[in-house]
Amino acid sequence: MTLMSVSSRFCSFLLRRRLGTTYSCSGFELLSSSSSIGLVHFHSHTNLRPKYNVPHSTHISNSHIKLRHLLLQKSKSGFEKLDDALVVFDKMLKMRPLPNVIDFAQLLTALVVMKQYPVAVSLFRDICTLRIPVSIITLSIVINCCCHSNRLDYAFSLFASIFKRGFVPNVVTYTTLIRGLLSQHKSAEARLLFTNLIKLKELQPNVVTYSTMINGLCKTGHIDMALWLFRFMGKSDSPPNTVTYTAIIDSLCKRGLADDALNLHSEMMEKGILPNVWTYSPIFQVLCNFNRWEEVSLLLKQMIEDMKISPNVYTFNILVDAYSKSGKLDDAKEIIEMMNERGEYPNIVTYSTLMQAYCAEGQIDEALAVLDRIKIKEIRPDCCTYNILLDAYCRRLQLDIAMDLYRNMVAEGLEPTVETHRVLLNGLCRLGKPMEALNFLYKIQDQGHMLDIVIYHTMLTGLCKNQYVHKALSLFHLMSCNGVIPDRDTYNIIIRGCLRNKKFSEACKLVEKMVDCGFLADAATTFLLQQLLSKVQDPSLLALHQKCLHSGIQEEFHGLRIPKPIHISCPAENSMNQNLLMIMPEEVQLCKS
DNA sequence: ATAGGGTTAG
Repeated sequence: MTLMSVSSRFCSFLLRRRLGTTYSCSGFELLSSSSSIGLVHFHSHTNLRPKYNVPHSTHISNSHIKLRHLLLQKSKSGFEKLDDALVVFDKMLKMRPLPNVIDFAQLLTALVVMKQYPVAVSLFRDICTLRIPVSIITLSIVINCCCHSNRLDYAFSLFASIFKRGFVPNVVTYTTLIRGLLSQHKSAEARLLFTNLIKLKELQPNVVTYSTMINGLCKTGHIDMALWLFRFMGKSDSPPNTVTYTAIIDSLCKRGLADDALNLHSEMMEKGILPNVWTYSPIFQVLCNFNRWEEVSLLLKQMIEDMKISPNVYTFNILVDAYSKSGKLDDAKEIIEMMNERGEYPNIVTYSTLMQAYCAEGQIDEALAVLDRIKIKEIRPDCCTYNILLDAYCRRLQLDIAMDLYRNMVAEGLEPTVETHRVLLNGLCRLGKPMEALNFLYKIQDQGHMLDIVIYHTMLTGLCKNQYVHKALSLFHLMSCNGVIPDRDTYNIIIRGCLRNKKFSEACKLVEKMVDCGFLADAATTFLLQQLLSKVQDPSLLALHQKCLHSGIQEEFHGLRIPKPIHISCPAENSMNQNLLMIMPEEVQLCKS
C-alpha cells in the first residue's frame, strides 16, 4: 500500500467522520481516545508516516502558493461554510510536500474566527495523529479553543503537553489560560497563575494579560482588586490602554456609577488614550438608566462629531432599548432611522427590542407587523424574538395563541430556551393553573431541558400566588436536590409566600435559615411585613420584623438600589512584587507553602 | 500564524 493511498483513504475517513453523525460530538472525544478509530495500528507502521521533513522550498508548487493566499484571507474572515474549511483541510493533507506549520495554524485560526472551536480541536487531533509538526502557536490556538468550549481540563492537559514536546509557553499561552479560568469563574486560580508568573519571574505580563485579568476580576465581582491592579498598571511598564479603561468603565457603569465612569472617560482622553465604540456603549447604558437624556444626546453628538467614532449596532441597540423602556418610542424609531441612514443596519436584537416596546404598550399587532417586515428582509427571528411575543400573549391570557406560536417556533427549528419555558410557566400560573404549570415543569425536566434558578422562582411565585404554598415549600426543598442552590431572591419569594398565606412560623424558620446562609430580607419582604404588622398584632410576626431589621436591609428600599461609592485609590510606591502580592493575600499564603 | 470590552428575555 502506498503512502498516498493510505493517506487519502485516511483523510476521507476523517472527513466523513466529521461530516457524518459522529461529528456533532465535537473534537473532544477524539482528543481523549484516538485508539477508538483504529489509529494505533496506523502509527505502528513507521514507513507510512508522511515525509513532512522534505524541505518545503524546493517543492513549492503553484497549489501551495494558492493555498497560502487562501489561508491568509480566510484566517481573517473565516470560511463561508464549515464544509469549505474541512474540504481545504482534506486537500492540505493530500498535498506533497505537506503544507507547513503556519499553513495549518492559519486554518485553525480561520475556524476560530468562525467560532467552530470543537472542530478546530478535532482537526488538531488529526494533525497530531498524522505526525504533522506543530508549534507553540498551534498549541496556544488549540488551548484557546478548549477554553472557549469550556473544556479547561483539556486546555490544561494541552498546557502540560507543551513541556513534554519541548516547547516553552509564551505570554499569549498564559493570557489564554487566565482568560479561560476567569470565564469559568475560577478567579482564585486565575489570580494564582497571574501572581506566580510574576513571582517566579516566568515572564512579564503585557497589557493584554493585565486587561484580561482586570476584566475578569470585574466580571467575577472583584472590582476592588481590578481597580487596584488598574492603578498599579499606570505605574508599570505596561500602562493601561483603551481596552483596559473600557473594562473598568464598563464595570463602573454596571454598578450604576455614571459619574465615576464619566470621570475615567475624561481621564483617559487627557492622557491621550482614545476611547472607542466599546468605551461609549456602557456609558450610554448607565446615563439612560438614570434618565440623563440630555447627556445622552450630547455624548452621542460628541462621539460622532468630535471623536469621529461611529456608533455600531451594539451602541444603537442600547439606545433603542433605553428609549423604548422609558416610553420614548418616537426616539427609539428615530434611532432606527439613524441606523439605516448610517448603514449600520438594525439586526434581530434591534427588532426584538422594538417588538418588546410595542408589546409593553399593548400594541401586539404592531409587534407582529415588525415580525412580518423582518422576515421579508430575510432577518431570521430567534428564540428571544418569540419569547417576547409568547410573553405578550401570556400576559393577555391568550395561552392558546401562545402555544400555537410555541409550536411554530419549534417547527422553524428553534430550540426553546429556559426563558421560553419560564414564559409559558408564568402564563399557566397567571391563568390560575399552577398544577398544570408544575406538571409542565416536570415534563420539561424529563425531556432533559435545563431548569435554572429563574424557572424555580417563576414556579414558586406562581404556586404561592395561587395558594399552593405547601407545594411551593416542597419544590423549594427539591430544588437544591436538583443542584440549583436557593439564593436571596429564592428565600424572599418563599418567605413572602408564607407570610401572605399566614404561615408565620414557617416564615420564621425560613428567615433564620436565610440569615444563616448569609442573605438578607429584601425591600419587598420588609414592606410586606410592615403592612401585615399594621393589621395583625402577632408576636411571631413582630419577632420576624425585628430579625429582618437587625439583618440590615435599610440600604435598599422600595426597589431602589443605592450603589455604594467606590474610592479609586493609588497603590503606595513600594517594591513591585510587594505591591502586586498585596492585592492577592490568599495567594501569598499559597505561594509560601 | 496565537491572547483582552458591549446589546434584547425575571
